[in-house]
Amino acid sequence: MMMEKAERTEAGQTGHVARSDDGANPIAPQPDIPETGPAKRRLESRRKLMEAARRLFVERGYHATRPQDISREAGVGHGTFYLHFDDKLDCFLAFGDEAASELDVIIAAHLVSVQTLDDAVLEMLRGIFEYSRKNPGVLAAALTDISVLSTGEEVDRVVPADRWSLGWGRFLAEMQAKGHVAPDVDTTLAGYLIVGAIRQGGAYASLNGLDRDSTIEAMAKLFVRALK
Amino acid sequence: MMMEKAERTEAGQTGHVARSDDGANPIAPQPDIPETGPAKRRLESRRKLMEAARRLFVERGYHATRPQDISREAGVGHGTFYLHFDDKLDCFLAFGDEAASELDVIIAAHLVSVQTLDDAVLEMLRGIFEYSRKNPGVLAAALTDISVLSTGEEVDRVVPADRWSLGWGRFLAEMQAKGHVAPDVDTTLAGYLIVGAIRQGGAYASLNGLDRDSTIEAMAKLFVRALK
DNA sequence: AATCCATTCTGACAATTTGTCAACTAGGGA
DNA sequence: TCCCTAGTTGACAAATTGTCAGAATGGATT
Repeated sequence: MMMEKAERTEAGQTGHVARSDDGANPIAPQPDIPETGPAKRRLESRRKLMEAARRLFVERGYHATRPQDISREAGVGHGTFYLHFDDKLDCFLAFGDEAASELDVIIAAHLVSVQTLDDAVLEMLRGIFEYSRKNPGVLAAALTDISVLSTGEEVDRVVPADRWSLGWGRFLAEMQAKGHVAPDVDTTLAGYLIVGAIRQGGAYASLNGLDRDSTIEAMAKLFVRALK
Repeated sequence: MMMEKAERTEAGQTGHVARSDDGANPIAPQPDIPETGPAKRRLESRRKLMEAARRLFVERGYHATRPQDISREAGVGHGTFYLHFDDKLDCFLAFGDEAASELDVIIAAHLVSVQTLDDAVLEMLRGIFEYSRKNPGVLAAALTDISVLSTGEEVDRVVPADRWSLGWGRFLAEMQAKGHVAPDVDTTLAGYLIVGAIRQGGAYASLNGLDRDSTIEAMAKLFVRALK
């Protein structure tokens, strides 16, 4: 058992949020996006699978989506699915990684030129809700707790929820260093708490049709108070 | 489709936390715990299944546990499982309900004669962590997000996470009425945020072997600050 | 105590889903 | 043109799920 899990394959290639060629680094020769040869075919199959998987996971949920459905929706053979993913869980995690990367971009954009803790928290929440509006269901799906899906072993794998939690933790630590967060706050723990709160609160808000802006404000107020 | 879902069967009968005959109501003739007849057999099968399911869900997780495993572990026929539960999800939810009831009892005990918000939050967290220590893995499993497990339809069913969130919300509303919680706090939303935070934070704490007491204190401090 | 009968249990079975693999295809390079 | 490697394919074996006709249990009736 515990059979190595092989290569977690060539880092994402998100497609959607692709670096928009902002001229910053004119040297880099598109590191690993082959435009030709068999590798190109492979990448195209993967992209088709990822898009189909995303559509189905969001639309039907993890369980009601079968690998064969994904293959059919992607227009590739059933066996191809297993050439790109170990199994359904691996595919789901890849989907989560993709969403995480997309959200990271949105949030980074929101954080540009923000100074106070109040603004920062507000902007991060706005970023999250904005992404959620543009990509209904994606965040909820991506934040799925891996332990539920796991077929036993593989305790490893950093899931989006952890990634985001640690991100919030680092951010709070910075804010703490600048004196914007009370010194007695355990910033790492707080990062986890906040992500948990956002997940649960976001689900509640969207299920009950709460007003987006007032929810954001209410959440921000609570977070900021807790941290100051 | 949407086939009625039949009777959500005879309310739990938790076994573990059974009402301890506190003499309060000497009349009630043990409402529905038949000590004889075929109904008794049925109840015993159900109890065996519930215990086996709990053991396996906690030990192996939802996915690695198959209905046939539960039946075997319970020592009943494979078909019996389907006489007591619609399917695996239904069984899992019954397990969650059971855990929820047990935790409710523990928390109620912790809240006896508590007056201030600080103490109340602290005691609730202590209750949760105490239960978690006595029943490793049960809470994490019970708090599992249903949307992941769902096979499509059935949006309804109140899951433990919602139940607890609403409970916290009611509790906070009471505290707010007494002036212990700031009047501008949306207590319902706060209830959800807190449960989400506890879930994520608890998982983080147990995974990283954080000290129980200091985690409780750190969490309580953040919650109280947010609410006041 | 023999019989009846409603309730519950059982496990073989059909239907569905998952993951594998030998054969096949595409297309760059000699 | 032919070769050769990387990639694809779908039929197939294995595993799992949910059903149902028949069997068993035990209290009630005669």
